[in-house]
Amino acid sequence: MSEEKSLNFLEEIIETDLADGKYTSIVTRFPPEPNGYLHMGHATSICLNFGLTNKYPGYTNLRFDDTNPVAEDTEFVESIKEDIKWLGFEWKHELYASDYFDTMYEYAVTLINKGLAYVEDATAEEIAKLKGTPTEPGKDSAARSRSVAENLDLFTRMKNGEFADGTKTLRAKIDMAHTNMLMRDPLIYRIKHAHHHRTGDKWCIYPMYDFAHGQSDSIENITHSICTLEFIPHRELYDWFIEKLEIYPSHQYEFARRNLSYTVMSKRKLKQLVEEKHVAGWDDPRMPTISGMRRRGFTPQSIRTFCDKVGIAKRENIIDFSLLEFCLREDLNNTALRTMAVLDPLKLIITNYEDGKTEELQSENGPDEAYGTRTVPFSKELWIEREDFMEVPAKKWFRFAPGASVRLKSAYILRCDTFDKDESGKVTAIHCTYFPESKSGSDTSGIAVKGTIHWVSATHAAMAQVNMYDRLFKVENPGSEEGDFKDYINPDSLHIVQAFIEPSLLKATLSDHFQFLRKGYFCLDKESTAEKIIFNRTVTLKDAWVKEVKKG
RNA sequence: UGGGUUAUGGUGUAACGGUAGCACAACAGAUUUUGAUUCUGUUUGUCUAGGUUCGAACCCUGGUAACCCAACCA
Repeated sequence: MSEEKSLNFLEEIIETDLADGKYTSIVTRFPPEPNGYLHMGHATSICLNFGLTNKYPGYTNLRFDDTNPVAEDTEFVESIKEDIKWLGFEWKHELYASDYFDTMYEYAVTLINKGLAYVEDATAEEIAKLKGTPTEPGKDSAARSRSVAENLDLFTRMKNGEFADGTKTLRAKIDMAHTNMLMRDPLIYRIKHAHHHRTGDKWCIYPMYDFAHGQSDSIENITHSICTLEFIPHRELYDWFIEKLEIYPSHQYEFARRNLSYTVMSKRKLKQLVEEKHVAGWDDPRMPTISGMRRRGFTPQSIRTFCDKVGIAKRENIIDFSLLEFCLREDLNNTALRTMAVLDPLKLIITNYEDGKTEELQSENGPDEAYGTRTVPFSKELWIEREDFMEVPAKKWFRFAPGASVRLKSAYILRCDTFDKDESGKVTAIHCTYFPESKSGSDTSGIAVKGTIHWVSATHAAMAQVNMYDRLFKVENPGSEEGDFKDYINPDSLHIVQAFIEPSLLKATLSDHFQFLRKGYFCLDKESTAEKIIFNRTVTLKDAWVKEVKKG
């Protein structure tokens, strides 16, 4: 435990700031726009911002960046808060950019008074035309030379609702020939006669991102405002406003967003998947949304561990989905309750077992003794997994085959004697002999077997629907492939089966995580009812036999 | 053809002028009443060409590649 984990570049900056006495504590913020559901990308940002203030003195605010009323809604505010709490983080203050609309308006007036902002009456197209291109400088607009008094009057009238949407804007007066396109007199206020989910109809002008985000940071005394790489060009503007307004100097730092293989992470693409019904909704268990992953059975701990292992840096990346799965299995292996369920049933009949007899066997609930045991009923007719029998055994096969002996987990060793087939050649049942003295826990039979398989008693089993989920896309990076990313959707991402489950699973609750022995980790779906039980497969177990088969 | 950012095994991330390390993945073996877990071992890397230096992934110069920037979105 003595080894020290090296710091990421943000931790280094913070440690330097703290050591230099620039700050005695830090303040970060997680600033979602309430216009959609949170996904794995947000989880990275959440773990980063909250993680930093868990590690160093200070706190993190939750701030909703609600400056565009037409996209935003209270529904999203609630789901975002739920997701953050589920991940296990606590914010210091719940804040909204819209709380600062009055202050931002005053800031705008200040800029006008300093001759650093003007009211524009050109249309969006005209503004774009004068803006130039990355290789050609822009040109000054006629409105640029308006007097302070005229700007003040027009801006007041904008606020008072005298103008229609799109007819006037407020722009910062910087430099139309600047190499940074964002510095070419950026728009800072626009007219939108729209209802805001918090301020209602009080305002008909709303600040743009660049005139809201940094200002909010400053008002909250955010010391380290962390965002993704695409905001690098905004930093110059961010600093310019703070300098001209002479307000608290928050600083912006950027890191590379985390991309996961075999999925998409942009809100736009996720929205398409939902709206075009490629998935059942935002919380479909195949979605990389926090709500989808929660429904799938991911644990908060597995996501936090993953974010921690991946680290933080400034270069483009696509992280192997298998790392996330590793973190998931690692957590679930330590916590999931062991149970048995047969997903693709084949009847097994014990020839020498008494008709109508039931034995109550004990089986371990968890990875160690602390979890205790539970009772599992055993009888003459059982269900086993169809794939655990081979008519003609393969090399290195150690499950059932004619003449082969196998242990049934927590029960007896059985020898397969014969099997039945229907006209189509499908095996319909296997007949076995059991060895009474091989009973689990008191085995005196002296028989050694290589294989142990799971099973459920046919007379005691319950039925359940099991949703077997697989990756949503067939390729590592659907976003960068030729053509539409939706062309690469995995057609087999959901496979629904009717399974036989052991009786104890009838008591499952939404917060439980189970390992179905040898089959994977599963959890109850939120739509499960007593009449119709539904489980979701969270992730499979690693399977060395599959590799063996692939080798031929 | 402007400006900005980034280049370390298959993937992600360390090494702060001094032994290229860690994790995932892959491969091989041991243990196993889950072909799981656990344990052991193996393979694979500094974008490129020069330069400075006793010594360069790191500093300098020139290339190359990828990503971002011309929304009244954030």
